[in-house]
Amino acid sequence: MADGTGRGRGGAPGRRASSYDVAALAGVSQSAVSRAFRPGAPVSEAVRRRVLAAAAELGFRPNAMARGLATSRSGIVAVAIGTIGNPIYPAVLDAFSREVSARGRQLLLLTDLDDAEAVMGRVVQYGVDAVIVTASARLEPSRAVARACAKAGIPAVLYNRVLPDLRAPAVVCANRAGGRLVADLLLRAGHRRFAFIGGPEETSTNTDRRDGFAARLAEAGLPPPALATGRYAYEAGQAAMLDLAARGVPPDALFCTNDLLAIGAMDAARRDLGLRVPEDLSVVGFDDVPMAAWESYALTTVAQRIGVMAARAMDLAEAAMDGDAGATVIEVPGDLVARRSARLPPDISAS
Amino acid sequence: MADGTGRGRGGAPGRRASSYDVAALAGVSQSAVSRAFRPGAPVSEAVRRRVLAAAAELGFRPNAMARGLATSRSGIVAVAIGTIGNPIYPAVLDAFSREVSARGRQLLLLTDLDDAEAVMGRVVQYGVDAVIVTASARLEPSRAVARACAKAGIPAVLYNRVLPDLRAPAVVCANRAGGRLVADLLLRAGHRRFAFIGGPEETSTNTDRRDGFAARLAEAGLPPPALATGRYAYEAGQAAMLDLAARGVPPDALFCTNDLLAIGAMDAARRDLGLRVPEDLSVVGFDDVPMAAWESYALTTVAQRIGVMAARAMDLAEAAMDGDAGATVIEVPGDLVARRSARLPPDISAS
DNA sequence: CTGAAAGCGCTTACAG
DNA sequence: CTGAAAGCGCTTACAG
Repeated sequence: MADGTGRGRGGAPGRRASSYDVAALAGVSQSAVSRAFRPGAPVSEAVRRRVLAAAAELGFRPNAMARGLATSRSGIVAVAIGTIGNPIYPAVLDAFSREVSARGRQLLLLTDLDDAEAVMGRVVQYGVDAVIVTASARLEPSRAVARACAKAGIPAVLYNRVLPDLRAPAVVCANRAGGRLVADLLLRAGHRRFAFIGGPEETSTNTDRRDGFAARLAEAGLPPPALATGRYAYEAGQAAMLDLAARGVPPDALFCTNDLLAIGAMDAARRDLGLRVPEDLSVVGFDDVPMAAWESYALTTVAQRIGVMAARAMDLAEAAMDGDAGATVIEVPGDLVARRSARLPPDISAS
Repeated sequence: MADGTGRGRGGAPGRRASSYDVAALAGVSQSAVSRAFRPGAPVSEAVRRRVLAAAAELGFRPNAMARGLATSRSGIVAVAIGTIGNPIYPAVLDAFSREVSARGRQLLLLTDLDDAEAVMGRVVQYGVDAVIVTASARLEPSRAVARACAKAGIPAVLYNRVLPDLRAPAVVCANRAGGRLVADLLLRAGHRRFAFIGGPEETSTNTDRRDGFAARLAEAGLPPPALATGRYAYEAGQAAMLDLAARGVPPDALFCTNDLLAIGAMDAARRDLGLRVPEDLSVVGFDDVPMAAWESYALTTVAQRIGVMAARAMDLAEAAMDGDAGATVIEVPGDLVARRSARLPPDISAS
C-alpha cells in the first residue's frame, strides 16, 4: 500500500505540463515541441517561438527520465569519491559540481566504493553516462570500480589516480614535477638533511611526488631521503614524525606527500619534540588545503589547480561518451605556495 | 556470476538485458518479471525464483528511468549544499550519502544555490523526489530554494536551518541547549568575563547558540557577553578576536558559534595578542570539525550528531513524500567535547 | 497468482 | 519544415 501511484506530491496544484499540453497550446504537433527544445533540430523559427512561448506559459520542462528512456542518455555523471578524510575533497567536489552543471548535466554522488558490485548496480540502473573516479583512501576500490565500468562499457575517468593496467583516461596533477619543485626549493634554501613522510604506498599521488622529490635530490648528489610511511591522515603524520625522530641524525627539512601528513608532522615536531618550524625543521606539504593557510601552520605546499583538473576530466568524460576515449592522461601542473613553514631561498618570500 | 558488469553471459558487448529478455529466459510474462522485483507483489515463490535466476544470469537490473517514468517517482533525493567553506560539510554529505543509499535512493548534488530558478529546473526535470536544504553560507539562497520547492509541490527538508515563515519540516542540532552547555561549563570552571564571536546574524545556528549561551549567563547574574560578529570563517574569527581585544577589559573566556571562528580566534589570540590558551583565555567552539582535535587547537566544542541528524532528515523527507509532511522540527542534542582549549571544571577532564 | 495491454513523456526515423 | 507513429523499459489496473 505504500505509495505506488506517485500521485499528487502533497497537494501540488495540477499535474506537470507535458509536451502534449505545450503542443496543444501552441497549435503544433508534439514532435514540433520536442524539436523546438533540441538545438539544431529542423524547426522553423516561427514554430520554435510559438512553442517556447507556450512552454513558458505552462512552466513546461522536458521530463529528463522520458528523454533518458528514449535516448538512453541520462545526462547524469557520477562522481565516485571514496573516503573523505582529506580536506581537499570539498574543493574537488565543488569543482566537479560546477563543471557538471556548466555542461547541462547532473552530478550523482557515490561515496562508498567498497562494494563495487553495489556501486555498479546504481550506476547501471540510473543509466549514468560517465563515472569520475577519485579520492579514495585506498587504491583498490577505485580500481574495482574503474574495472567494472570498463566491463560494463561505461566511460570512466580517473582523477588523480593512474591505473596503468586499465587503459583508462585520467587527469592528474603533475605530481613528479611537484615533488621536484619542493626538493629544488629546499635545496636552494640550503638544506642538506632531508626526510620524507609518505602516504599509501600504492597510490601514484604518493609515489610520484616522492620520486620527483628523490630525483632532484639525486641530481644534487644526495641520497634518497629517509623514509617513513603512513596513510594520508593527520595522525599518520604525527606518528611518522615521532618515528623519524627516533632514528638518529635529525633531518632539517621534511617533505610530506600531502598537507594532512605535514600538519600532523608539524604538530608532533613542535609539541612532542620541541622543535621550532622552520628554524629547526622546514616542513613542506602538497595540495594546499584551506588549513595550510592557517597561521598555526602557514604551510609551504604545492597547490593543485583543481578547477582546471575537473574541467579536463569532464572533457575526457565527454570524449569517452562520444566513443573517442583512448587512454589519454592529462597532467596539470601544480603551483608552489611559499609560506613560513619552510626556510626559503633568498629570491623567494613567503606569501 | 555477479561480476558487477551489469551484463552477464560472457560479457559480449551488446545491449542491456530488459525485463522482456528475462521473461523469455524464465518462461514467464514480462509483468511477472516486474512483480518479482517488487517486494510484496502478488507472485508465487516459484515464479519469483525462476525470474531472479534468469535475471542473475543476464545481469539484469531494472531500468530506473523507465520505472521513474511509469511511477513518477525517480528515487532521487537532491542535497542542496550552498557554500562549502565549513569543514563539517564532508561529514554531513557523507552522512546523507550513506543514509540515502541505505534507503535505496540516489543522491543528486546541488551546490550553487544562488539561482533558485536554475536549481529548480534541474530538480523538476529529473523528477527529484525530495530536496534536503542545508549549509549555505547565507540564509537567503536556502530560503529561495525551499520556497520554490513548496511552490512546485516538491518535499523539502531543512537541515540545520529554520525558516518559520515557510512551514517546512526541519532537523536541527539543539543549538540553544548547546549554547547553554558551553556557558555552564565555563561558569563552573570559574570564568566570569565572557566574550562571544558569532557568525551570520540571520542564521538560527548562530542566534540559537548565542541565545542559549546568554540565557545561562543571565541565570548566573551576568550580563550578555560582549559581542563581535562575522561570517562563519577562519578569517572572521581572527578579525573578531582582534576587534574584541581592542575594546578594553579583556575577557577570560570566549565562545564562538562555530569551530572555524574559534580556530581563527585562537590563532589571533596566540599569535597577534600573545595570549596563552587556556591560561589567559578559554576558547570554546561548536561543531567538532576534524581540525578541532588537532594538537595545535585541542578545541573544546559541541559535537553534532551528524549521522542521527541525517537519518532524521531522511525520515522527514520520506514522510513528506507520502504526503504526511507537516512542519515537524526535530532537535537532536549536541555533545560537549572537552579538550584543552578551555579551563575545565574539576569534575571534567580533557579527552 | 498470471498475462495482455495501456500508458508514463519523450525522441526520431519515416513519409509527406 | 511538419506530423503521425513506433518505441524506449518499466508499472499497474483489468480480466482471467
